[in-house]
Amino acid sequence: MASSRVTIKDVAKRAGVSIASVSRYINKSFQVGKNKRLKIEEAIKELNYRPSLYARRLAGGKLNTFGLIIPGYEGIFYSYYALSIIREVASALDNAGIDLHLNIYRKKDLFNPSLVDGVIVADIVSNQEQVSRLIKEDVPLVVINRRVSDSGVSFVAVDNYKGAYEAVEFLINHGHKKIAHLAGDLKVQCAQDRLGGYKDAFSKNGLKVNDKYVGVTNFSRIQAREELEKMFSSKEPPTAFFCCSDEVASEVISFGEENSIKIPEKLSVIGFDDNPNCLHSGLMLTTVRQPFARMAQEAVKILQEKTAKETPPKRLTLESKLIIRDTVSFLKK
Amino acid sequence: MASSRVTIKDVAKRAGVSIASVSRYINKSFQVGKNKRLKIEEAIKELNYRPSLYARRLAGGKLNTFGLIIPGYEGIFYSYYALSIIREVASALDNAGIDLHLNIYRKKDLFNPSLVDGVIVADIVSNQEQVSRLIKEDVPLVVINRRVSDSGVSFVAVDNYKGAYEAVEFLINHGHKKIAHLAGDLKVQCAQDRLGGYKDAFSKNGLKVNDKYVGVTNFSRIQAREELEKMFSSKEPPTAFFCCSDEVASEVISFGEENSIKIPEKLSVIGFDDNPNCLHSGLMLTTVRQPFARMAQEAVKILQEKTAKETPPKRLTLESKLIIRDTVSFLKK
DNA sequence: ATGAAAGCGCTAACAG
DNA sequence: CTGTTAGCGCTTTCAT
Repeated sequence: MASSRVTIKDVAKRAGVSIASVSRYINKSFQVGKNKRLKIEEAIKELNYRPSLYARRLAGGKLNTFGLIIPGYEGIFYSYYALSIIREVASALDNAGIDLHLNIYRKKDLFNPSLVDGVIVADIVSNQEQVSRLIKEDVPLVVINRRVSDSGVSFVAVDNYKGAYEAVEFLINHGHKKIAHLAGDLKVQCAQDRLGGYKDAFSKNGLKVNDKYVGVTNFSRIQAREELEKMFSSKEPPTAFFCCSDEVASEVISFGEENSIKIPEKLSVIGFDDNPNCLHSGLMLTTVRQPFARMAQEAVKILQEKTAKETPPKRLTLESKLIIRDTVSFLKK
Repeated sequence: MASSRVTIKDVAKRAGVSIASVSRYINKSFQVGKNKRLKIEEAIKELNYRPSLYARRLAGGKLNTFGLIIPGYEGIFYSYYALSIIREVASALDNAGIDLHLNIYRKKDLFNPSLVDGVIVADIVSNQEQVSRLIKEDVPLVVINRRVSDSGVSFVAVDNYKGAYEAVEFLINHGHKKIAHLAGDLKVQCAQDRLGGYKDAFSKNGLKVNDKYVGVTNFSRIQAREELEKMFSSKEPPTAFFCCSDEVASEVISFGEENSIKIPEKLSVIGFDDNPNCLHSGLMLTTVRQPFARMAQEAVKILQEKTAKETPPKRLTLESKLIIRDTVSFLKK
């Protein structure tokens, strides 16, 4: 019995009611008389009926599915950040009883939103095109981890600026002056913000930023290594590093180990993410933790409201948290 | 201009043709005369038209979306195996220009397949209920990594038995006799198969299986540790380990390091998966590599055929490959 | 509380 | 090659 063929009509016939009643029962069961209700329930069970969601949607109903759009750059499935977003959004949706349509796009064709009720866009690298198109099409939309300039768009972001500021100030308070920053890809807003926080922590503490201490990476170890070698071949190598990710921080630690630079005695390190994969090495990394789970939950909540009824845009910035562990020490003169 | 409201009608009007022609153009553009074609193209671009996929589906068309169903057990997003499946299926679908509806279910409600053209089910833990229901509903279906007994169901699996057999025989050929196996959760077929391969490698080489050398885990480090401690507190600890995953193998290596058991001199280790995350420690792990990418590609291909037309079930078993690196040595008497 | 009926946007005959 | 038209399965008025 191919019950995919079972329609609301079959249920109605079996239950001896009209299809309208069945529809009502499914969507808000209390509006149907009790005896009919029981009959409908029975019919549904016996026939193994499941509503056709696309038919429902066509008739104005909901698909109960949200899209998550993530730019599909190389290595995305090895990126702790991207995986965290996917994981937490999937989990938040699961709790809300909503399905996930995952769009990891590499192709140029933009995501067709007709299969979802709303869309969450993660800013990993810039994806302005997708966002503009979705706005134009009036698709309920929330952007994650990017403060969108268009004030009509909702977002949930992390205060990367402040997170960076606090981390660097923490290093300054430990007596460090030669603090390097291994930044992430500056096309990404969070990388810019962290760089901003780094710079401001300097100036607000009466220090000057030295461009030689700023290296730009794509959040990966390989480029971090290049920058490290540059910095440590200079006359005055840094005594501390603030890194754009825990992975990059791991690379700093590896570099230190290979070159017999004791951490934290000779070199302090702070990462970003609180990535459990980077905890292994025995050294517990001091790092800035991002509230991925809450970010996802808030995004889902906002999107639910948006899909329920017209809602003014919500723009949320969450706090990160400095997790103090073992890789920062006072600078010894 | 909320172009989500733009329908095929609008395009037809703008282009001065019938909606049927527009539909034809979209689905098989060559069946439309050239001047009309150009007009339609123009209209589509100007109006920013995108077809409504659910309406298309209702009318008998395709959604161009496949579902991937994965049981949502705790820690799934930290499982290399699960992530590999997701990654490779996502990638194969991307190449095929098909969208991914990811269903990681924890709730009891079964996945409603009406939003997809076909479904890939990954066997991580047993999920017979989902599969039976989908079969009953006649949903195009491919199971990944499990040889389904129902001969009407297509699957793409890995020859776990053989992979295990070869690994253990490799150890035997290196003079090992006290070979332990840290098995995975035996509810999962691949764990059973690997255990089978382990046992048969013994008997076919004239050796006897000693149950004390078989420990069952849930593929995780914690349970591996327990089994390790048991085995190494016995009179005759193993000289070699064949593990159900690289993670478990990593735990064996950690255990060795902590207890000053040199690897591979005093203890040989083989893992399963070829998980790059387990390569760090300086020691290059000898392991059995699974063809995840090919598995996903084949699954997608089969499903595409199935959704195109009625197709006899395809049942594919792919070979794994022993990757010989540094963690196995000849047993010294 | 309930049923009849009008679409939702599209595809696939069918007729020309 | 092209247009007309009948549904696909469901939700939602509108009557009753």
